[in-house]
Amino acid sequence: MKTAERILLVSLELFNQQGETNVSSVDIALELDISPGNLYYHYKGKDSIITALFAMYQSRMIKILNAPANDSLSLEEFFYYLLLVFQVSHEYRFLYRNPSEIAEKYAKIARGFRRILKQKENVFDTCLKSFYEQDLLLGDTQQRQQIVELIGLIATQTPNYHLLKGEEINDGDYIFQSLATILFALTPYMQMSKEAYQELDETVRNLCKEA
Amino acid sequence: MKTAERILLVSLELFNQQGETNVSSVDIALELDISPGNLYYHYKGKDSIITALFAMYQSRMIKILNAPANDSLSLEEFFYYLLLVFQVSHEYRFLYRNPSEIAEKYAKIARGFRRILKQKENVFDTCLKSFYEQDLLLGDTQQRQQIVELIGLIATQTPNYHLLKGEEINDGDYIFQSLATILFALTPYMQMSKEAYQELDETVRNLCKEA
DNA sequence: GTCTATATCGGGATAGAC
DNA sequence: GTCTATCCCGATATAGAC
Repeated sequence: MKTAERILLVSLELFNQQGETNVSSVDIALELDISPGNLYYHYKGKDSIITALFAMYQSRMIKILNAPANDSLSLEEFFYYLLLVFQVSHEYRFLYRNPSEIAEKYAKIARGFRRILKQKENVFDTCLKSFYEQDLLLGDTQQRQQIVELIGLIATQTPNYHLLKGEEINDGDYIFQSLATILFALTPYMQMSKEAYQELDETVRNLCKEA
Repeated sequence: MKTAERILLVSLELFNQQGETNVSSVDIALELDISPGNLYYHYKGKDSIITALFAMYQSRMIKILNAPANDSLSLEEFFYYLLLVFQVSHEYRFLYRNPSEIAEKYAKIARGFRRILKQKENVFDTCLKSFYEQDLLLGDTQQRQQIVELIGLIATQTPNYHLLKGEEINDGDYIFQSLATILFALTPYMQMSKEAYQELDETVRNLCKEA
Protein backbone atom coordinates (compact mmCIF):
# COMPACT_ATOMS: atom_id res chain seq x y z
CA MET A 1 0.00 0.00 0.00
CA LYS A 2 1.21 3.48 -0.81
CA THR A 3 2.34 5.66 2.08
CA ALA A 4 -0.21 8.37 1.35
CA GLU A 5 -2.97 5.81 1.67
CA ARG A 6 -1.55 4.29 4.84
CA ILE A 7 -1.40 7.73 6.41
CA LEU A 8 -5.10 8.23 5.87
CA LEU A 9 -6.05 4.83 7.25
CA VAL A 10 -3.89 5.07 10.35
CA SER A 11 -4.97 8.66 11.00
CA LEU A 12 -8.62 7.68 10.78
CA GLU A 13 -8.05 4.89 13.26
CA LEU A 14 -6.19 7.10 15.72
CA PHE A 15 -8.71 9.93 15.43
CA ASN A 16 -11.60 7.57 16.05
CA GLN A 17 -9.87 6.01 19.03
CA GLN A 18 -8.50 9.07 20.77
CA GLY A 19 -10.28 12.07 19.33
CA GLU A 20 -8.86 14.45 16.77
CA THR A 21 -7.40 16.96 19.23
CA ASN A 22 -5.50 14.28 21.12
CA VAL A 23 -3.60 13.05 18.10
CA SER A 24 -0.67 15.10 16.82
CA SER A 25 1.05 14.71 13.46
CA VAL A 26 4.03 13.28 15.32
CA ASP A 27 1.79 10.64 16.88
CA ILE A 28 0.60 9.62 13.44
CA ALA A 29 4.14 9.43 12.07
CA LEU A 30 5.23 7.40 15.09
CA GLU A 31 2.40 4.92 14.66
CA LEU A 32 3.33 4.51 10.99
CA ASP A 33 7.04 4.18 11.72
CA ILE A 34 7.87 7.02 9.41
CA SER A 35 9.42 10.41 10.16
CA PRO A 36 7.37 13.56 10.70
CA GLY A 37 9.17 15.05 7.70
CA ASN A 38 7.97 12.23 5.55
CA LEU A 39 4.41 12.71 6.73
CA TYR A 40 4.61 16.35 5.75
CA TYR A 41 5.84 15.37 2.32
CA HIS A 42 2.54 13.62 1.67
CA TYR A 43 0.13 15.80 3.62
CA LYS A 44 0.76 19.31 4.77
CA GLY A 45 -0.15 18.58 8.37
CA LYS A 46 -3.24 17.39 10.14
CA ASP A 47 -5.41 19.88 8.32
CA SER A 48 -5.00 18.31 4.94
CA ILE A 49 -5.35 14.82 6.37
CA ILE A 50 -8.65 15.74 7.93
CA THR A 51 -9.82 17.45 4.79
CA ALA A 52 -9.01 14.32 2.82
CA LEU A 53 -10.79 12.09 5.32
CA PHE A 54 -13.85 14.30 5.26
CA ALA A 55 -13.90 14.17 1.46
CA MET A 56 -13.93 10.37 1.65
CA TYR A 57 -16.74 10.42 4.16
CA GLN A 58 -18.71 12.93 2.17
CA SER A 59 -18.50 11.10 -1.13
CA ARG A 60 -19.58 7.81 0.41
CA MET A 61 -22.42 9.40 2.30
CA ILE A 62 -23.69 11.28 -0.72
CA LYS A 63 -23.79 8.07 -2.72
CA ILE A 64 -26.02 6.52 -0.09
CA LEU A 65 -28.23 9.56 0.23
CA ASN A 66 -28.76 9.71 -3.50
CA ALA A 67 -30.15 6.22 -3.64
CA PRO A 68 -33.68 7.11 -4.72
CA ALA A 69 -36.30 6.38 -2.09
CA ASN A 70 -38.70 3.85 -3.47
CA ASP A 71 -42.23 5.24 -3.33
CA SER A 72 -43.56 2.09 -1.72
CA LEU A 73 -40.82 1.90 0.87
CA SER A 74 -41.33 -0.58 3.69
CA LEU A 75 -40.35 0.09 7.28
CA GLU A 76 -37.81 -2.71 7.08
CA GLU A 77 -36.24 -1.13 4.04
CA PHE A 78 -36.18 2.21 5.79
CA PHE A 79 -34.24 0.80 8.70
CA TYR A 80 -31.90 -1.06 6.44
CA TYR A 81 -31.27 2.24 4.77
CA LEU A 82 -30.63 3.94 8.11
CA LEU A 83 -28.20 1.19 8.95
CA LEU A 84 -26.13 2.02 5.88
CA VAL A 85 -26.06 5.67 6.88
CA PHE A 86 -24.98 4.83 10.40
CA GLN A 87 -22.29 2.46 9.32
CA VAL A 88 -20.56 5.09 7.25
CA SER A 89 -20.94 7.70 9.98
CA HIS A 90 -19.50 5.23 12.40
CA GLU A 91 -16.44 4.62 10.26
CA TYR A 92 -15.72 8.33 10.45
CA ARG A 93 -17.09 8.87 13.92
CA PHE A 94 -14.30 11.18 15.03
CA LEU A 95 -15.97 13.84 12.90
CA TYR A 96 -19.03 13.64 15.12
CA ARG A 97 -17.29 13.53 18.45
CA ASN A 98 -16.88 17.24 18.71
CA PRO A 99 -18.25 18.66 15.55
CA SER A 100 -18.13 22.17 16.93
CA GLU A 101 -14.36 22.00 17.33
CA ILE A 102 -13.86 20.63 13.87
CA ALA A 103 -16.31 23.00 12.28
CA GLU A 104 -14.53 25.97 13.88
CA LYS A 105 -11.14 24.91 12.66
CA TYR A 106 -12.22 23.96 9.16
CA ALA A 107 -14.83 26.16 7.59
CA LYS A 108 -15.09 24.00 4.49
CA ILE A 109 -15.98 20.97 6.52
CA ALA A 110 -18.59 22.91 8.44
CA ARG A 111 -20.38 23.69 5.19
CA GLY A 112 -20.13 20.10 4.06
CA PHE A 113 -21.52 18.94 7.37
CA ARG A 114 -24.52 21.18 7.10
CA ARG A 115 -25.18 20.12 3.53
CA ILE A 116 -25.10 16.46 4.43
CA LEU A 117 -27.31 16.97 7.44
CA LYS A 118 -29.81 18.87 5.34
CA GLN A 119 -29.79 16.14 2.75
CA LYS A 120 -30.32 13.51 5.41
CA GLU A 121 -33.34 15.34 6.72
CA ASN A 122 -34.67 15.58 3.17
CA VAL A 123 -34.31 11.86 2.71
CA PHE A 124 -35.98 11.15 6.05
CA ASP A 125 -38.81 13.42 5.04
CA THR A 126 -39.23 11.65 1.71
CA CYS A 127 -39.40 8.31 3.45
CA LEU A 128 -41.98 9.53 5.93
CA LYS A 129 -44.03 10.98 3.10
CA SER A 130 -44.00 7.61 1.43
CA PHE A 131 -45.22 6.00 4.65
CA TYR A 132 -47.92 8.61 4.89
CA GLU A 133 -49.12 7.90 1.38
CA GLN A 134 -49.21 4.21 2.14
CA ASP A 135 -51.41 5.02 5.15
CA LEU A 136 -48.74 3.64 7.43
CA LEU A 137 -47.98 6.96 9.08
CA LEU A 138 -50.44 9.06 11.05
CA GLY A 139 -50.22 12.75 11.83
CA ASP A 140 -50.12 15.96 9.88
CA THR A 141 -47.35 17.72 8.00
CA GLN A 142 -46.22 19.67 11.02
CA GLN A 143 -45.84 16.53 13.07
CA ARG A 144 -43.90 14.94 10.25
CA GLN A 145 -41.51 17.86 10.36
CA GLN A 146 -41.01 17.36 14.08
CA ILE A 147 -40.41 13.66 13.60
CA VAL A 148 -37.76 14.41 11.00
CA GLU A 149 -36.00 16.75 13.41
CA LEU A 150 -36.16 14.20 16.15
CA ILE A 151 -34.74 11.47 13.96
CA GLY A 152 -31.92 13.79 12.93
CA LEU A 153 -31.13 14.49 16.56
CA ILE A 154 -31.13 10.85 17.50
CA ALA A 155 -29.12 9.85 14.48
CA THR A 156 -26.30 12.30 15.07
CA GLN A 157 -26.18 12.62 18.83
CA THR A 158 -26.86 9.19 20.32
CA PRO A 159 -23.18 8.21 20.31
CA ASN A 160 -22.22 11.38 22.14
CA TYR A 161 -24.93 10.82 24.68
CA HIS A 162 -23.65 7.38 25.51
CA LEU A 163 -20.12 8.70 25.64
CA LEU A 164 -21.33 11.28 28.12
CA LYS A 165 -22.90 8.61 30.24
CA GLY A 166 -19.56 6.88 30.23
CA GLU A 167 -21.00 3.64 28.97
CA GLU A 168 -18.66 1.24 27.31
CA ILE A 169 -20.48 -0.24 24.35
CA ASN A 170 -19.08 -1.93 21.32
CA ASP A 171 -19.60 -0.89 17.74
CA GLY A 172 -22.58 -3.03 16.84
CA ASP A 173 -24.54 -2.25 19.98
CA TYR A 174 -23.98 1.40 19.53
CA ILE A 175 -25.49 1.44 16.06
CA PHE A 176 -28.36 -0.68 17.29
CA GLN A 177 -29.00 1.77 20.11
CA SER A 178 -29.51 4.58 17.65
CA LEU A 179 -31.78 2.55 15.42
CA ALA A 180 -33.82 1.26 18.34
CA THR A 181 -34.33 4.75 19.67
CA ILE A 182 -35.48 5.97 16.28
CA LEU A 183 -37.89 3.08 16.04
CA PHE A 184 -39.20 3.87 19.48
CA ALA A 185 -39.73 7.54 18.66
CA LEU A 186 -41.39 6.69 15.38
CA THR A 187 -43.73 3.95 16.53
CA PRO A 188 -46.47 6.06 18.12
CA TYR A 189 -47.09 7.62 14.73
CA MET A 190 -47.08 4.38 12.81
CA GLN A 191 -50.05 2.20 12.07
CA MET A 192 -48.52 -0.74 13.80
CA SER A 193 -49.36 -3.37 16.37
CA LYS A 194 -47.23 -4.00 19.42
CA GLU A 195 -46.29 -7.36 17.96
CA ALA A 196 -45.18 -5.80 14.71
CA TYR A 197 -43.08 -3.36 16.72
CA GLN A 198 -41.32 -6.08 18.63
CA GLU A 199 -40.77 -8.07 15.50
CA LEU A 200 -39.19 -5.12 13.75
CA ASP A 201 -37.08 -4.37 16.80
CA GLU A 202 -35.80 -7.93 16.61
CA THR A 203 -35.14 -7.66 12.88
CA VAL A 204 -33.15 -4.49 13.38
CA ARG A 205 -31.17 -6.10 16.17
CA ASN A 206 -30.20 -8.96 13.92
CA LEU A 207 -29.32 -6.65 11.07
CA CYS A 208 -26.90 -4.84 13.36
CA LYS A 209 -25.36 -8.06 14.58
CA GLU A 210 -24.64 -9.24 11.07
CA ALA A 211 -23.14 -5.92 10.15
CA MET B 1 -15.55 42.46 43.32
CA LYS B 2 -12.53 40.38 44.24
CA THR B 3 -10.17 39.41 41.46
CA ALA B 4 -10.60 35.68 42.08
CA GLU B 5 -14.30 36.07 41.53
CA ARG B 6 -13.90 38.22 38.44
CA ILE B 7 -11.62 35.62 36.93
CA LEU B 8 -14.30 32.97 37.23
CA LEU B 9 -17.02 35.15 35.75
CA VAL B 10 -14.97 36.33 32.79
CA SER B 11 -13.63 32.83 32.14
CA LEU B 12 -17.14 31.44 32.10
CA GLU B 13 -18.22 34.05 29.61
CA LEU B 14 -15.27 33.47 27.31
CA PHE B 15 -15.59 29.70 27.48
CA ASN B 16 -19.26 29.88 26.64
CA GLN B 17 -18.65 32.23 23.76
CA GLN B 18 -15.62 30.65 22.16
CA GLY B 19 -15.34 27.16 23.54
CA GLU B 20 -12.93 26.02 26.20
CA THR B 21 -10.11 24.95 23.87
CA ASN B 22 -10.09 28.28 22.07
CA VAL B 23 -9.47 30.33 25.20
CA SER B 24 -5.97 30.40 26.70
CA SER B 25 -5.03 31.66 30.13
CA VAL B 26 -3.42 34.67 28.47
CA ASP B 27 -6.71 35.46 26.74
CA ILE B 28 -8.46 35.48 30.08
CA ALA B 29 -5.84 37.72 31.67
CA LEU B 30 -6.01 40.08 28.70
CA GLU B 31 -9.78 40.35 28.90
CA LEU B 32 -9.50 41.14 32.61
CA ASP B 33 -6.69 43.64 32.09
CA ILE B 34 -4.47 41.82 34.51
CA SER B 35 -1.16 40.07 33.92
CA PRO B 36 -0.87 36.32 33.29
CA GLY B 37 1.27 36.14 36.41
CA ASN B 38 -1.51 37.62 38.45
CA LEU B 39 -3.97 35.11 37.03
CA TYR B 40 -1.68 32.31 38.10
CA TYR B 41 -1.49 33.77 41.56
CA HIS B 42 -5.21 33.14 41.99
CA TYR B 43 -5.73 29.99 39.94
CA LYS B 44 -3.05 27.57 38.88
CA GLY B 45 -4.00 27.71 35.23
CA LYS B 46 -7.07 26.84 33.22
CA ASP B 47 -7.44 23.51 34.94
CA SER B 48 -8.24 24.95 38.33
CA ILE B 49 -10.52 27.56 36.81
CA ILE B 50 -12.51 24.89 35.06
CA THR B 51 -12.60 22.72 38.13
CA ALA B 52 -13.94 25.67 40.12
CA LEU B 53 -16.56 26.44 37.47
CA PHE B 54 -17.67 22.85 37.37
CA ALA B 55 -18.02 22.82 41.15
CA MET B 56 -20.32 25.84 40.91
CA TYR B 57 -22.38 24.19 38.20
CA GLN B 58 -22.57 20.95 40.11
CA SER B 59 -23.69 22.46 43.39
CA ARG B 60 -26.43 24.48 41.72
CA MET B 61 -27.64 21.56 39.68
CA ILE B 62 -27.69 19.22 42.64
CA LYS B 63 -29.81 21.66 44.57
CA ILE B 64 -32.36 21.67 41.80
CA LEU B 65 -32.30 17.91 41.38
CA ASN B 66 -32.83 17.40 45.06
CA ALA B 67 -36.05 19.37 45.06
CA PRO B 68 -38.39 16.52 45.94
CA ALA B 69 -40.79 15.60 43.17
CA ASN B 70 -44.30 16.17 44.34
CA ASP B 71 -46.30 12.95 44.01
CA SER B 72 -49.15 14.69 42.26
CA LEU B 73 -46.92 16.53 39.84
CA SER B 74 -48.64 18.28 36.95
CA LEU B 75 -47.24 18.41 33.45
CA GLU B 76 -46.87 22.17 33.74
CA GLU B 77 -44.86 21.78 36.90
CA PHE B 78 -42.73 19.17 35.22
CA PHE B 79 -41.85 21.53 32.41
CA TYR B 80 -41.21 24.37 34.78
CA TYR B 81 -38.83 22.06 36.54
CA LEU B 82 -37.12 21.15 33.27
CA LEU B 83 -36.77 24.84 32.54
CA LEU B 84 -34.79 25.34 35.74
CA VAL B 85 -32.50 22.48 34.82
CA PHE B 86 -31.95 23.87 31.35
CA GLN B 87 -31.26 27.37 32.57
CA VAL B 88 -28.43 26.24 34.79
CA SER B 89 -27.02 23.98 32.08
CA HIS B 90 -27.20 26.88 29.72
CA GLU B 91 -25.24 29.16 32.03
CA TYR B 92 -22.44 26.62 31.96
CA ARG B 93 -23.01 25.47 28.43
CA PHE B 94 -19.31 25.32 27.53
CA LEU B 95 -19.19 22.14 29.59
CA TYR B 96 -21.62 20.50 27.18
CA ARG B 97 -20.12 21.73 23.98
CA ASN B 98 -17.61 18.97 23.78
CA PRO B 99 -18.02 16.98 26.91
CA SER B 100 -15.78 14.23 25.60
CA GLU B 101 -12.83 16.63 25.40
CA ILE B 102 -13.40 17.97 28.86
CA ALA B 103 -14.05 14.57 30.36
CA GLU B 104 -10.78 13.29 28.91
CA LYS B 105 -8.76 16.14 30.32
CA TYR B 106 -10.38 16.19 33.74
CA ALA B 107 -11.23 12.80 35.16
CA LYS B 108 -12.91 14.30 38.21
CA ILE B 109 -15.31 16.25 36.08
CA ALA B 110 -16.13 13.18 34.04
CA ARG B 111 -17.28 11.41 37.17
CA GLY B 112 -19.30 14.43 38.25
CA PHE B 113 -20.90 14.57 34.84
CA ARG B 114 -21.98 10.98 34.97
CA ARG B 115 -23.35 11.35 38.47
CA ILE B 116 -25.43 14.36 37.51
CA LEU B 117 -26.72 12.69 34.38
CA LYS B 118 -27.69 9.64 36.35
CA GLN B 119 -29.46 11.78 38.89
CA LYS B 120 -31.29 13.62 36.14
CA GLU B 121 -32.54 10.37 34.71
CA ASN B 122 -33.67 9.32 38.17
CA VAL B 123 -35.64 12.51 38.57
CA PHE B 124 -37.21 12.14 35.13
CA ASP B 125 -38.17 8.61 36.03
CA THR B 126 -39.75 9.70 39.29
CA CYS B 127 -41.79 12.32 37.47
CA LEU B 128 -42.97 9.85 34.87
CA LYS B 129 -43.91 7.40 37.59
CA SER B 130 -46.00 10.09 39.20
CA PHE B 131 -47.76 10.70 35.89
CA TYR B 132 -48.33 7.02 35.54
CA GLU B 133 -49.93 6.79 38.95
CA GLN B 134 -52.17 9.70 38.14
CA ASP B 135 -53.26 7.80 34.99
CA LEU B 136 -51.82 10.56 32.85
CA LEU B 137 -49.13 8.39 31.32
CA LEU B 138 -49.73 5.27 29.25
CA GLY B 139 -47.34 2.45 28.58
CA ASP B 140 -45.45 -0.12 30.59
CA THR B 141 -42.28 0.10 32.67
CA GLN B 142 -40.05 -0.72 29.74
CA GLN B 143 -41.51 2.05 27.66
CA ARG B 144 -41.04 4.45 30.55
CA GLN B 145 -37.40 3.51 30.64
CA GLN B 146 -37.08 4.31 26.96
CA ILE B 147 -38.84 7.63 27.40
CA VAL B 148 -36.43 8.56 30.17
CA GLU B 149 -33.47 7.77 27.91
CA LEU B 150 -34.98 9.78 25.11
CA ILE B 151 -35.59 12.79 27.34
CA GLY B 152 -32.02 12.58 28.58
CA LEU B 153 -30.75 12.55 25.02
CA ILE B 154 -32.88 15.50 23.99
CA ALA B 155 -32.04 17.46 27.13
CA THR B 156 -28.29 17.18 26.75
CA GLN B 157 -27.78 17.05 23.00
CA THR B 158 -30.27 19.44 21.41
CA PRO B 159 -27.92 22.43 21.62
CA ASN B 160 -25.15 20.49 19.90
CA TYR B 161 -27.50 19.36 17.21
CA HIS B 162 -28.49 22.90 16.39
CA LEU B 163 -24.88 23.96 16.48
CA LEU B 164 -24.16 21.21 14.00
CA LYS B 165 -26.90 22.44 11.71
CA GLY B 166 -25.27 25.85 11.90
CA GLU B 167 -28.43 27.54 13.01
CA GLU B 168 -28.06 30.83 14.80
CA ILE B 169 -30.56 30.88 17.61
CA ASN B 170 -30.61 33.02 20.68
CA ASP B 171 -30.62 31.80 24.25
CA GLY B 172 -34.36 31.73 24.92
CA ASP B 173 -35.27 29.99 21.66
CA TYR B 174 -32.65 27.41 22.23
CA ILE B 175 -34.05 26.40 25.60
CA PHE B 176 -37.55 26.41 24.16
CA GLN B 177 -36.43 24.11 21.35
CA SER B 178 -35.30 21.51 23.84
CA LEU B 179 -38.47 21.73 25.89
CA ALA B 180 -40.69 21.62 22.83
CA THR B 181 -38.93 18.53 21.53
CA ILE B 182 -39.33 16.80 24.87
CA LEU B 183 -42.99 17.67 24.91
CA PHE B 184 -43.37 16.32 21.41
CA ALA B 185 -41.64 13.06 22.28
CA LEU B 186 -43.67 12.67 25.44
CA THR B 187 -47.12 13.48 24.08
CA PRO B 188 -47.95 10.20 22.36
CA TYR B 189 -47.70 8.49 25.73
CA MET B 190 -49.76 11.05 27.60
CA GLN B 191 -53.48 11.00 28.13
CA MET B 192 -53.91 14.31 26.44
CA SER B 193 -56.01 15.99 23.79
CA LYS B 194 -54.50 17.82 20.85
CA GLU B 195 -55.83 21.06 22.31
CA ALA B 196 -54.19 20.39 25.65
CA TYR B 197 -50.95 19.72 23.80
CA GLN B 198 -51.04 23.00 21.96
CA GLU B 199 -51.97 24.87 25.08
CA LEU B 200 -49.07 23.41 26.98
CA ASP B 201 -46.75 24.12 24.06
CA GLU B 202 -47.86 27.74 24.27
CA THR B 203 -47.40 27.86 28.03
CA VAL B 204 -43.88 26.51 27.73
CA ARG B 205 -43.09 29.03 25.00
CA ASN B 206 -44.16 31.87 27.28
CA LEU B 207 -42.22 30.48 30.21
CA CYS B 208 -39.09 30.52 28.10
CA LYS B 209 -39.69 34.03 26.90
CA GLU B 210 -40.01 35.37 30.42
CA ALA B 211 -36.90 33.55 31.52
C1' DG C 1 -1.89 41.32 45.00
C1' DT C 2 0.07 42.59 41.06
C1' DC C 3 3.58 43.24 37.66
C1' DT C 4 7.54 41.99 34.23
C1' DA C 5 10.51 38.83 32.59
C1' DT C 6 11.64 34.49 31.51
C1' DA C 7 11.76 29.40 31.33
C1' DT C 8 9.63 25.31 29.43
C1' DC C 9 7.20 22.35 26.62
C1' DG C 10 4.68 20.43 22.77
C1' DG C 11 2.86 20.66 18.33
C1' DG C 12 3.32 22.40 13.64
C1' DA C 13 6.31 23.13 9.90
C1' DT C 14 10.56 23.34 6.77
C1' DA C 15 15.42 22.79 4.79
C1' DG C 16 18.63 19.98 3.00
C1' DA C 17 21.10 15.52 2.87
C1' DC C 18 20.50 10.78 1.29
C1' DG D 1 10.27 9.15 -0.96
C1' DT D 2 12.38 9.24 3.23
C1' DC D 3 15.29 10.82 6.94
C1' DT D 4 17.60 14.10 10.42
C1' DA D 5 17.97 18.36 12.24
C1' DT D 6 16.12 22.43 13.30
C1' DC D 7 13.05 26.39 13.70
C1' DC D 8 8.90 28.68 15.10
C1' DC D 9 5.16 29.58 17.85
C1' DG D 10 1.61 29.63 21.23
C1' DA D 11 0.26 28.07 25.67
C1' DT D 12 1.61 26.88 30.30
C1' DA D 13 4.05 27.95 34.23
C1' DT D 14 7.33 30.22 37.55
C1' DA D 15 10.69 33.61 39.74
C1' DG D 16 11.46 37.70 41.74
C1' DA D 17 10.75 42.74 41.95
C1' DC D 18 7.32 46.24 43.45
